[in-house]
Amino acid sequence: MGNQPQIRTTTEAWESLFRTQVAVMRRLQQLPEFKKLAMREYDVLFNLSNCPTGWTRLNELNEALLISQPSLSRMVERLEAKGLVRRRTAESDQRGIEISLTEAGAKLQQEIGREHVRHLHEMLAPRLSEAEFRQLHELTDKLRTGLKNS
Amino acid sequence: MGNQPQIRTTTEAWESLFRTQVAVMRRLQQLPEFKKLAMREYDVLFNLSNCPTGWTRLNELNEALLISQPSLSRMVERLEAKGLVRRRTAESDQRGIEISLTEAGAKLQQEIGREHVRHLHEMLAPRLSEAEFRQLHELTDKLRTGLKNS
DNA sequence: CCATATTACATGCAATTGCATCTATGGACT
DNA sequence: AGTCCATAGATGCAATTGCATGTAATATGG
Repeated sequence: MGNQPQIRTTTEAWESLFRTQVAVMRRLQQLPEFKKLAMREYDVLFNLSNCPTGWTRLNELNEALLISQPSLSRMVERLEAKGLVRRRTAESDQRGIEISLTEAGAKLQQEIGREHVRHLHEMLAPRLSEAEFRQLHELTDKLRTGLKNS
Repeated sequence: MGNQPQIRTTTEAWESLFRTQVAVMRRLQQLPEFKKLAMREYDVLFNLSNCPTGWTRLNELNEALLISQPSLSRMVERLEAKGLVRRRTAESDQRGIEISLTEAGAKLQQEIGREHVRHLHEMLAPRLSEAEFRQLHELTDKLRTGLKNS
């Protein structure tokens, strides 16, 4: 397998990845779809829409986001008040709560998602080739899944 | 050159990159070096430390960060109050202000930076080979620099 | 089975953030 | 120069966030 990477190599690769993420995010945030709902809130709806059973535990959801547990707790509260999300206590563990999209939430997610995907593609597609995007996908997948067990 | 990439390819690559960034950030945020200074504040010091002249315009700095202009304005105010940063009005443009690290700020940046780099390397190095990190670096660089002109 | 530790989420409260707006300077056009 | 528009940052204020902590439920160890 490959050699043990140098410190400079790993940190500079991370730096580049991070700055790229910032650059893309800055552009995305300004787009009209995120005036309907803040990006962080959309991200919650998106995560919920990806869950196979439809219901997700709060702590599980929290792991996919950069906000603190109390912040998520209150964000879910607000999303519930807006009618985009539902909650129930988990059957298997009375401490836990599970969350799912309401119909309105699913609809809004799809609506924003469609525009988001279109803008994302417009922004990114001209920069790399199909093969390069696939390569990027593979590398970041490998990096992320490697992290899970640590 | 490469083919025009498919929508799925670009968006899934982005999704993977983004989730990877979240996963790494979550781990980084908990490390002891970021109890001295919040990560967002460290990022400001880091950006200042990278500037060749030592002085950076506030709006320029803002472009490298995900926070809003008023937030940055106040963050700089706080960093100044802590003695980590200095400001002056720009000579060429009386509206603008320029910022630089104080000695204490430079020292703290280096101190946190050292630990940060070490932890980052420990976290990432085992996941990819030297060649793969270089590839990742190239791809994200290409993606980011392509964005600048749009 | 009881005491204790741990986990999941909620809540009080202070700090940070963003939005809208304000002030001041600079630039452009006549 | 004078008017108008754009840009750089600052500020009022409400909303969001995080930290510390609280409550309730579950796991663990004797």
